[in-house]
Parts: sequence; C-alpha cells; structure tokens
Amino acid sequence: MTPAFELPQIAPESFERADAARNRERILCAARRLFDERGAGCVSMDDVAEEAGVGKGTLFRRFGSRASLAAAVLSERERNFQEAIIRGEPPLGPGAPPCERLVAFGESLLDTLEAHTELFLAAEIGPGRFVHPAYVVHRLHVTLLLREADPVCDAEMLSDTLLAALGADLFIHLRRVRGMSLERLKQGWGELVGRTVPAPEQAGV
Amino acid sequence: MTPAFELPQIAPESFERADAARNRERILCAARRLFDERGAGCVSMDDVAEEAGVGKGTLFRRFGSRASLAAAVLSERERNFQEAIIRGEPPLGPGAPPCERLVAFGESLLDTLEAHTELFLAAEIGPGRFVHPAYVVHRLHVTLLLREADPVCDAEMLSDTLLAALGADLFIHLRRVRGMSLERLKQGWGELVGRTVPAPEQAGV
DNA sequence: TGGTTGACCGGACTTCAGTCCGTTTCGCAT
DNA sequence: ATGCGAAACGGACTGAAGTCCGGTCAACCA
Repeated sequence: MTPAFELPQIAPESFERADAARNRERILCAARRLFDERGAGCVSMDDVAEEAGVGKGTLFRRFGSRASLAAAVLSERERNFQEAIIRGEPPLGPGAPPCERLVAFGESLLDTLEAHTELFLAAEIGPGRFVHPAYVVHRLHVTLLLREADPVCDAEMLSDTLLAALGADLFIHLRRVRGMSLERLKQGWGELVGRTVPAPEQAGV
Repeated sequence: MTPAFELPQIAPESFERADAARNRERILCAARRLFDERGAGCVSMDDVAEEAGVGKGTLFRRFGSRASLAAAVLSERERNFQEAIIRGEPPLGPGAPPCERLVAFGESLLDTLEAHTELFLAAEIGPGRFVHPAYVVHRLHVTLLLREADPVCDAEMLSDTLLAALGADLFIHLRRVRGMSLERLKQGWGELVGRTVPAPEQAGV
C-alpha cells in the first residue's frame, strides 16, 4: 500500500532518468491512442503496456493506478482549463461576479464531461479522487469564489458539496440512464449555484 | 401526499425454493458477521461464500455483485429509515415543512453513514448505485419534498444533485481525510438545504 | 574510459470480482 | 410414491488490477 502519487502534470520530479522519461511519454501516447480508439472502458492496463512496448511493472511504477493514468491523459486538457480559469476571459476567468464565474465553471466542466465521459469515469474511481491535483485545484477555485460571494458561509465544505454534483458517475446516470439533455444539466447547475450563492446586486427574491 | 407505493425492496421474487431461501439467509448472516468483525473492506466474496458454506456461484446468483450484497446487509436498517420517513414522527416524517424534513433526512443519513461508513462505501461503488431501490426511494422522497417546497424548480435533477452531497466516498474524504466533525457536516447540509429550498414562512432573510 | 551504484525495467505472480456449465435438488402433478 | 422439468448449486475458470524481485543499465565520478 503505497499512497504515493505521481504528480503527473505540474512537473517531472526533481530528476528523471532518460529511459524513465522516454517510457512515460510512450505510455501516455499509447494510452491516449487506445482510449481514443476503443473507449476507456475497453482498454486494460495490459493493453496499454503492450501498446507502449513496456512492462506492466513500469506502467504501474510511473502511474500508480488505472485511475491515475486516466487522470494523466486528461491532464493536458485540464491544464488548458486551469489556464482559462486563472487568466482567461470572463465569465470563466477573473472579472465577472463570483456567481457567474461558478456557473461558467460548471458549464465548462460539463462540456468536458460530455466529450470525455468514459475517461473521466475511469479517472474518478477509487479513493484518491479527492486528493488528485486537478480536483484540489477545482475545489480551491470554487472555495475562493464562494468565500468572495459570501464570507460567512462554510465555503470549505460547500465547495466539495457543489463539486459532487459534477461527478462523472452522476453525470453518466443523468445523461444516459435518465436521458437528460446536456442543456438541462447546465440549467440545473445554474439553478443550484444561483440558489446557493445569490448575486450581490440581487436585493430581494 | 400519500405515497402508497410498495417499496421494491429485496422482496423474494414470486416464489423462492426452500434451498434458495435457506442459502440467502445463510449468506446474509455470514456477510453481516464478517463485515462486522473485520470491516467490509477486508472481506472478499470468497470469504463470505466459505463462511456461509455456499458456492461462489450461489453467492453471485443471489446477490449479483459485491455492492449489491453490501446493500442487502444494509437493507434492514434502510427499511427502518424508510418507515421513519414515510410514517414516522416529524421532522423526519410527515407533518413538518419540507425544508425541515430535508434537513432531518440528511442528518439521519449522515448518522447512519457515520455508523456504517465502510459498508456504505462498499455498497455505493460501481454503476447501478443510482438504480438501487434504496437510492431510488431516497431520490423520490427528496424530489417530492423539493417539488412541494418550490413547484417551479427542476426537482428531478436537484434531488440527485443534493443526494450527491451525501455520498459515502465524499463523506469519508471530508470526515477522515479533511478531519471535519460530524456536526460540521450536518451544519453544512443544513446550510445547503436552507439555501436551496427556503422555508415558506420566511419572508425576508 | 571503466567501475560503481542505485534507480529502473519487465514479466511472472497474487488476489479478487464475476462467469459458465455440468450436476443436484426441489416442487409439483400424477 | 415417483417421475419430470425447472430452478438452484458449486467450484473451476476468466480477466484484470496491482505487487514483487532479480536482472539491467543510465548517470556520474575518478
């Protein structure tokens, strides 16, 4: 039981041997390709190892778990998303009121979920989901916006609570099993946010 | 207001052969015992089958999956819970305003989560979580209360959204990893519900 | 350039959920 | 009682995630 996480996105560790770097790249490449052509649900770790021309031990050494590999594959898109949040145009980026930014945040995440449903599902299973860098960043973002909109609320907890509404398993259920449209999910998110954090200029209901 | 629906619990199907009933009881008994003494996380399906003196095929024939078995073990408590919701005293049962009933619902669920964390976690993994009778009943309950409190909201979707805040994996994270107290979780739930569905007599904030 | 070291490699191995199918047993009708 | 068909039984089998460990080789230093 090694709870050690590779931080797949931000930086390779202090120093990485040449063969290690090469294999990491090969694995990511193979995983991306296989996930893309078969869907994440139909790709085993053995498949990835073979496609990458790498032993299974190496695969797990670099990425720790299946969920972590899926998250790493998503990390490029995630980096763009974070960039848009931190430095992009409003309403996703800074400049808009918190409520609108939260709505934009959720809608953007829902779009990404729609486009990469299976990959997200693979990335969100097991413990450690809430500890993954991407999730931590999302939570921090939501926490700050909540606190800005309403300094007295328990933003630390509300943020996790709101993010739970954007989980991949729930998304799949609402979208595929119950057949709700993406538009409806977005409106639902907007409704939830609108009720949770009222806009400042809104005096009475 | 009178939910005269028959709960689709784990009711034995139309007719159950004597050996089937006997084995089902044995399995439930063994599972309860093992889960109780080792914690659900440390009990494999083979363990349960052996303890019950039953083949593995039988185990899966009766319960379908590990998650489903865990849910079945929880079902007695769940039945009591449903009883309290449908016919019990307010604020959990009928008679209190929807907002208060929702708060009581969540607090009660959080208490149960606190007492049987691992079992809930085992029961909530995999797809089919949202299709399980217990979840469906919870959602229906929340949906009706939401609709009663605010007929114009998208209660169908908000109910799933709110219930996501009571998921076992999130509970474990908040409680054990982030170290929040049970009391704080209850307050957070109250805050979320209070914002989502304002009480009717509450004119201004 | 050649030696040393420790990180890295790979694939066999373990564990566990879930499936399959030949065999057994139950319930019923005669 | 007895024969029959359907349902249940059980355990060997499969497939996949994650672990282990002996061998290898990249980096660095002399």
